[in-house]
Amino acid sequence: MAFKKKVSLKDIAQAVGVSSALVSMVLNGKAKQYGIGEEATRKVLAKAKELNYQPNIMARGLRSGKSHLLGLVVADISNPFFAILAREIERAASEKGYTVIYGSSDEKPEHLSTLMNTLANQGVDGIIVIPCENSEELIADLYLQKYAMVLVDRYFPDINTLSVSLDNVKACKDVTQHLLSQGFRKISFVAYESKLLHTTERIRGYHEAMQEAGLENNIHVLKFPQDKYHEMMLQVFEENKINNKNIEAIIFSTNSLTVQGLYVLNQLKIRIPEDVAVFGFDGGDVFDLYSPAISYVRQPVEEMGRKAVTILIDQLESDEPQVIRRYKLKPELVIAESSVKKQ
Amino acid sequence: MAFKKKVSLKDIAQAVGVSSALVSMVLNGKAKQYGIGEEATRKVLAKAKELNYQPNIMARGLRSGKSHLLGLVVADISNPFFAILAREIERAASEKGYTVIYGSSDEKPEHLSTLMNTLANQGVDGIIVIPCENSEELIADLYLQKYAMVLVDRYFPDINTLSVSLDNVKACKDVTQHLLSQGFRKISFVAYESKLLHTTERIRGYHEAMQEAGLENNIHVLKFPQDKYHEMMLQVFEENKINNKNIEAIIFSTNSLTVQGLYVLNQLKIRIPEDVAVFGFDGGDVFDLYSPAISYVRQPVEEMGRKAVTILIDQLESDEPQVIRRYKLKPELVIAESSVKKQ
DNA sequence: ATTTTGTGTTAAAACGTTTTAGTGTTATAT
DNA sequence: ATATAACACTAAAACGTTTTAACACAAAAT
Repeated sequence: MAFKKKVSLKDIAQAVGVSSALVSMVLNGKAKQYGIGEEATRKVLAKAKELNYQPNIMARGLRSGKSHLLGLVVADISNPFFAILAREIERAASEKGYTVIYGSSDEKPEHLSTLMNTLANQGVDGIIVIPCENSEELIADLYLQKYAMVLVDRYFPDINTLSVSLDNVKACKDVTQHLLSQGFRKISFVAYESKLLHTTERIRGYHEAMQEAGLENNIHVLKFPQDKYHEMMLQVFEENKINNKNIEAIIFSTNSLTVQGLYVLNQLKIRIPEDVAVFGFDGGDVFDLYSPAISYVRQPVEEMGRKAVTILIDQLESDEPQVIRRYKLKPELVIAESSVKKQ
Repeated sequence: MAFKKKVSLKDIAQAVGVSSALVSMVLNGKAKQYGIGEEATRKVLAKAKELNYQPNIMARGLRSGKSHLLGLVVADISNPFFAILAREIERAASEKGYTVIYGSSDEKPEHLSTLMNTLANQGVDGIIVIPCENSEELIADLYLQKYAMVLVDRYFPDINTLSVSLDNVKACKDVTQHLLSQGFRKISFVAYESKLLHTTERIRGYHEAMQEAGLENNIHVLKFPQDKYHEMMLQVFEENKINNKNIEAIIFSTNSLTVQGLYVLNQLKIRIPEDVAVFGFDGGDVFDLYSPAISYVRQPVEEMGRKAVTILIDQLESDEPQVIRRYKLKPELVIAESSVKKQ
């Protein structure tokens, strides 16, 4: 419980009457490895506890070149998906003796870049990134410089990094098939206008399912820009005459799109699921409390966070060059009223 | 853009042909203060830029005893109020050259304690805490040890710390008066069973307004424990026969209580505002998207975060003992349909 | 001509840790 | 008796920074 560190190895050494080297060895659990006597070991341990010794992280870091700090760059912390992800990452790291420092990029590559710099300056040992659009070059740079890094939620196919993400193709294929099984045929897919792989994969899942059902003519993908998607969505949904059944069901491919979509449908007084069925992403209180409750794809956030931390630290602490792997986690569909056909 | 620091003062010194002391002085902008020649200054600056020098934070920290790290302990990062607060704090700190490391206490004092220890071990210069129930002793301890600290959202009246919080009395008084002005008389107040001052202050605001309106007999405060408030709320609301107008309006005094309250009212098929009017706290998408939209107290989150950082850093960097102040920020009522009487 | 003052620079120490190479002692093997 | 091994420990260096005291060397003052 101390911010100003007082007790040092030397203090203990003097109190016990040994060298600080010995104290260091004992306190690092290397007593037998270095063949330290039992007596000395006991005394040092006791004194350390008595004086409530806390190692000075700076000195240790300076000496070892390691900070035991992990950087985390999240896209948008006010999105519950990322908030929970951040919490899990913090927990998992803490269990392994690492501390997390983080920042929000707000999906802006310039912010991302600034943040990475800040984190680098703070001497983080490795970094967990939710990359944003147009950050491929930045990430590739770091990759070339061999920095320990793991991408979460999204990744770049051309950069050979560690990554953990959802099986996005399967997720959206499953969703589409669920809607098809409910009897919906005119299913629209709403995505961000983005080259990020997780977007294209999600679209692909939808495509595949539609094609397999022989409905390639019904494929209808709506792409909205990241900035002013609310207005555009409003306009598009109005034009599409949802009430005339030009669209029977909508899949929103991210959490924020779903929430905005609900705002818009609300505003246009379009009823769910009578006028249009809705399937969303990532859950949250809004989904459960909305009338009707909204179906959604649940990502294994906890697992995602823990996995990211584990493989990053493995890489940091193993000597052999790690095998680069892309982990794909399984989605789960939470079915509520919004996607079930009323007859 | 480097995690492994390579270029050191010595490298620059050698390249230019001066001592590393001189380089340090120049790079810290103390050239004239130490009377360094123009020529040398120019060359050093140029070389530093050329080699992309980044100071080693550990070495600097070891030498100075300062880390430029701020600790942040948030109650629950998945609550949007705290998520946004965390983001603002991170931003404000970063602008001032500080980095934030954080953790969630989940409202558990043991977690809080562990986290504080971790942060202390990381050598943070100061700490921003959203204290939780039963953490008074812990906080008092730190206060006695004169650690730089600021409490946010909540504070303890008996501990003389810096703090930033909402003017909770006014907030709830305003809410109550708004409901009274709508013609509601049987107004219930829902709070956590908590000794935390922000709870008692919120209750006090409600009390004052009711008393001033001559309705002390209608005062009805419901307190729920932090853990299983959902079930209890369900039970209580059922018993209170809301449909018989035993309760005309409900004030929920936190964000999580509001959200849970909506779940419960939903479950009991109680209509808002026909059966009962509702006023919530802190906002969020749920509030806007619920039918009807929920009125709520908006806290100036951004201001709260920035203020906390500012006064903490002021304290860290000023030599004179800081004047301890408790900052109280003004609430704002966002009125939607849920609290407006239908006639 | 010598002391003083000023200017520009550096050597050295310090922060607290970890590790390597080495020291002195005692026990065992030759 | 001497070389060798095993044991228990320490001295010292290194990590990169900042700051203090000191040092040359010139110019100005005596």
